Amino acid sequence: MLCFDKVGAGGALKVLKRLDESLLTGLAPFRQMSRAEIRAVLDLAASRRYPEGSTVFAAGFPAERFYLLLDGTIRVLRTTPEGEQIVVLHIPAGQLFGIAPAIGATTYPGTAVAASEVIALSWPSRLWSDFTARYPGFGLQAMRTIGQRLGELHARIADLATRQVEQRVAAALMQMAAQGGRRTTGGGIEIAFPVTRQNIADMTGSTLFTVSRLLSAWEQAGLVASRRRHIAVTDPHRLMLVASPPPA
Amino acid sequence: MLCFDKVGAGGALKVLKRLDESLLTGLAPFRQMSRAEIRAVLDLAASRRYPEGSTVFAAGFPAERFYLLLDGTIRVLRTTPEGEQIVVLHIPAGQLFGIAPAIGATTYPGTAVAASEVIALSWPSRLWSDFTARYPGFGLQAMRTIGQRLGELHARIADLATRQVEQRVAAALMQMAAQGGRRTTGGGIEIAFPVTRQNIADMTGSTLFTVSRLLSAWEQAGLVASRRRHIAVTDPHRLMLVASPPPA
DNA sequence: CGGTGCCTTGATTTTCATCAACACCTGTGG
DNA sequence: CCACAGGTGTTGATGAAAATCAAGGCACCG
Repeated sequence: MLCFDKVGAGGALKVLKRLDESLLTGLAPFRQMSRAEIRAVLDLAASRRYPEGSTVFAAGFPAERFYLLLDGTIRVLRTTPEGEQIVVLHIPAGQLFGIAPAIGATTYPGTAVAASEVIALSWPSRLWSDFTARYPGFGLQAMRTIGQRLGELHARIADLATRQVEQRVAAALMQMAAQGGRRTTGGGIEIAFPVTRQNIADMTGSTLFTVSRLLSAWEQAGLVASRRRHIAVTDPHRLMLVASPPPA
Repeated sequence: MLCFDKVGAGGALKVLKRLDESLLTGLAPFRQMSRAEIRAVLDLAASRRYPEGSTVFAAGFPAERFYLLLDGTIRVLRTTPEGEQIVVLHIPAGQLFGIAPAIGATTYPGTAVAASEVIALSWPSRLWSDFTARYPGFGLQAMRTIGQRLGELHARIADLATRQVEQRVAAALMQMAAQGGRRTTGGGIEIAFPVTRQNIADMTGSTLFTVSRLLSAWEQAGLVASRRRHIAVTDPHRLMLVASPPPA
């Protein structure tokens, strides 16, 4: 947990106290900035808390702001014309998101919801060009982030197209564990945000039922442990073998 | 077909004659450039012909050049660790591709092969930063292209995750027809580059056999017509209904 | 303590991959 | 000119994977 002054629940309030520069110093997009520059950037930022399950921005709406995730996890959704929703990706703390302005878009291409309680900074989109012009490292890192997400999407497509459900679910668990995971006693990794079977189904293009069966089987076999809405990978090595079986 | 001097088959030769400025004037990334600027850019470009099926660049290799597709269609592939290959997307004439430098990557994330005979310009990657710095419209359009591809990838993922094979194949045909299609007599659209059933299977995460069955059925029903390696959509409207059935 | 959201398990059905066998087109080299 | 080989496309039979349907249990919250 970051040290942070919580603001009143649900309000779109800026924090009253000045944000501390140390919040940003370690983060990739700001690594090349001086303390004074970070101060300037912070003074332009709005800070806000989003309760679990709330929507930060919705697909198709004007991209008025771009965001930096300080704490928590963001789930990016996309809704098909038929109304089914699928989870496109998860964003871990420290990354920029909602960066439509970077790709010349004026509306958000996806919906961002808080997978856990979330704290995020945001800036008006018109500042994007200022930021990239003034701080070269910022634009570069933003591009890197986009490149990385492109790579993830390619990998997801390859997964969906070639692997079976069992492998996809295992891979999804491993990815969540790797991204937002806490070590537990005994070499296991606990996923840091709440996940339901339905969520996993939405990630893997599967169903609630199938995911439930797989998790039950894996729990029997000692690969995972799950409580209501929480999953821990107790044997990452063996689960990895399920996700991508050795070619032999 | 563009008016163009063909170079000797298979050689990595630059064309001897100067390239004409009109080649680029209509294309999005160059639209804001003056004739003199386009001249300067062209003089730095290498032009080359790639025979059908040849590889322009391969995934994982150093991204030494970036490309502009003048004529033909590029198929972007990705190979899974298990060795299966899937078609990630198609790129139509007029677009930039291999733009790893734009996202701060030093190796190509995917493999580009010529789906039909292809003519492309290319520049060394180190010129990327020059181009974007000197010609603001160029960088912006490149970002737009990336944004658009992100959108396509999202859509592909949603498709793979929620639709059945029949709908995916229909959607793939529609997309190819829309992107690189020639009107035929009678309201039909012919896909402009050679496609095999296996190609379509690789796009949709399906199999040769299933695709063959679907195409046979659609041909019976008068939705498509196919010769060896060539497919025409004869009834786009009805095929669209197969791709995304009305919610009712 | 009742209700809602989350999870489980079994039975049944659908979809689609897999396997097998063959027909066809196209270019090549005798 | 013909034979043939390799890439391409078809079709049927079979089986496995996973969705769907049905019914109920369990945790958490007011």
